[in-house]
Amino acid sequence: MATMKDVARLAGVSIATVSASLSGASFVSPELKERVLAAIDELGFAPNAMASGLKSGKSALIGLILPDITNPFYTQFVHDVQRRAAAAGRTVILGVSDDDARSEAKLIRLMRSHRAAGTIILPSGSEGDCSKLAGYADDMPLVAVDNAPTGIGLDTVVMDNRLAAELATEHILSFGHQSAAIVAGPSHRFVSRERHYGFEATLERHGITPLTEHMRRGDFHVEEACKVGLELLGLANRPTAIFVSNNQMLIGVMQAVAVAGLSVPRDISIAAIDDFPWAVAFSPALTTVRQPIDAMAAAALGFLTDRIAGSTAEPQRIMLRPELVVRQSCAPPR
Amino acid sequence: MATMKDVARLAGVSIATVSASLSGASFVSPELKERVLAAIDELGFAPNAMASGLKSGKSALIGLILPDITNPFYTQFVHDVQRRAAAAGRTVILGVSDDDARSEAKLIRLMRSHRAAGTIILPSGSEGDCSKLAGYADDMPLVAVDNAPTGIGLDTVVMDNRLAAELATEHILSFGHQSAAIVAGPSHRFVSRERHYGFEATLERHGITPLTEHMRRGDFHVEEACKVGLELLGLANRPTAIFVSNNQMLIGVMQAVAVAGLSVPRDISIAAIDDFPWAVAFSPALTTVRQPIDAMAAAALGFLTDRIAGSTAEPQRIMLRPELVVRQSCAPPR
DNA sequence: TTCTCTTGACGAAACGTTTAGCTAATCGTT
DNA sequence: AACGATTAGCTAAACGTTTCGTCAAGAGAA
Repeated sequence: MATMKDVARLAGVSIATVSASLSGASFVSPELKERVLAAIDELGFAPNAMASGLKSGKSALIGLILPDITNPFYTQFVHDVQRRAAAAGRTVILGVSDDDARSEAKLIRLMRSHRAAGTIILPSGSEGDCSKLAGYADDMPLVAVDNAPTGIGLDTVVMDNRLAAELATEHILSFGHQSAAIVAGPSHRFVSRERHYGFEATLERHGITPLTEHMRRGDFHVEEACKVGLELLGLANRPTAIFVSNNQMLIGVMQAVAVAGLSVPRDISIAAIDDFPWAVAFSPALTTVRQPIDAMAAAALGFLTDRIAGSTAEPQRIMLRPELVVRQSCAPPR
Repeated sequence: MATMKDVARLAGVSIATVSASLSGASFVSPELKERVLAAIDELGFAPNAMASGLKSGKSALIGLILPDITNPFYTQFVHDVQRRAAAAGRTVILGVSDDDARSEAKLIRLMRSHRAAGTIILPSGSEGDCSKLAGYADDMPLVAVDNAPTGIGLDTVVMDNRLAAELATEHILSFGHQSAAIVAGPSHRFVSRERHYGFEATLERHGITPLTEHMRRGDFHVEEACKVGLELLGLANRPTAIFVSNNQMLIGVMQAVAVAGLSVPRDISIAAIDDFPWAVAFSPALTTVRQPIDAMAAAALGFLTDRIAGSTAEPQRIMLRPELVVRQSCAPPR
């Protein structure tokens, strides 16, 4: 592949001039610049980012580490981060942790190896796992998003998960339900504990003590939630409403509803955290709590930009507000 | 950040020995190797991929260029490519073209700049656009997937789109529908023309001449398909079945069905190309044609691996078979 | 005229690796 | 004992950029 040397020879200038023409760092006469550009075009020259990164110590790469791209919440986050990064002339490199805290450590090291200018991680682990993250990053800027507890020594961006659960639960109760069931997420995760807390606190505020058989736990994935949903729907004292803690488990619960031959919201009301494109395609369309995904992406990249620019401020935390998207999956109990 | 020099000093060996310990290229005594590893661990050393790539001329980066990550078909493709790439010690770097052929050219150049070992592109353009792609790639291996016409001078991986449309259409007709409507994709795209062709050919084989007002075209996106779906459902001679050409448009059509207050499959049967996780959560669950996404990812990476290894064979094409996933969204007409 | 400044371009060192070529030590043959 | 082979490790030269310091030519001042 053509190098600056080739370009320089063809344009009859020095390598330094080619570099200057491209970077615009120092002045080059219009005449020479034109010759250089013509040579670049003719040779199809593309500057070697490895060489330039090595010499300059700067990198256009942004690492993005998350548990699983196929979850629409993560998908949308990747989309937003990539769009904003590209607009800033940066390129996203992907690491998938598969919900495994140990591979997160490896992936951070991988990003370090590629000399990513900074990395955004969506941790999958417990608080203990998360607090080790900063140590792996060494001097690479690292910001934790979504499942990020406080006090882990990193800039963090989170949604107000308690509020999100409250919004959904209040909405359910506003239809006059005497109580509600929950399909919660794994208890070691910060986000699911927060959502669980928000749910319970809301019931409590309404003077409701939920039945223990209505408090179920999933693993944030489809199959388990479907099983749990079936159990819930098969109960003698079947709940009249269910709060589901994330989108994957909502798939499972909706599948359970279909299998049980029940109708939403006639037989059962449903509200979940995580909005997603398909929610409008259901009949009735599904009521969800929308996470401010793009704002989270923007905040994360903002932190990264500051750190890349050299900020040594104390780690900060941004908490963003969710938004209830009312559709038709909740109604008064029969 | 620590370099090999630091490691070498701490371990009391030369840089070359550190390099050898890591690469395993030449023999290093167990004793020294251990000292080196200990030093690496102590310093948290992560080898500089830019330096190593520059010197060796090899890269662990794989470029992946696609129109839009949020479409579940692409999402799953990213997932599968990334998983297989990671298993092979490679890292995926992302380029999103936003359905714009001009930005595809830029993104290919970007991947060249990063010295990606090879790049997979899912072109969004017309045949004319696609045939220019090979020129942009210069000497970087490039394979085109999905919307890839023949004869563009690149290794290509496609699904048999005609067959996919046939499968769905035959399934619809097997319930005794007299005809069917189609919501087709944009006509400049190879894939949508193929699907359209498969649909029409199947009707023809059954001696059916479709009504022109039942032949609609969307743009592979939600809103337009919803509008088109509403038109179709509002027709005096409303179709009894609709074939939808991709998953995004299926969202739109399902939304239209919900708005129109119709019931699937009682009032209307629906089958679409592209399976997706939510299909099972609908009641009734949606019948779709599944693309062999993981096999496509494997084939694309296979081509890339061969080219990276230096193969100069003629460009090849692999066409994979789709699979009909029968669920409950099709039934006999009323 | 001579000196200093400015301007536009260049030469060369350095970034952190890989790797070819070398050296010194060890070993088995003869 | 002397020889080449083999082995374990080292030295140093790249890779393709960026960037600092240099330089020649011309302008302005003394």
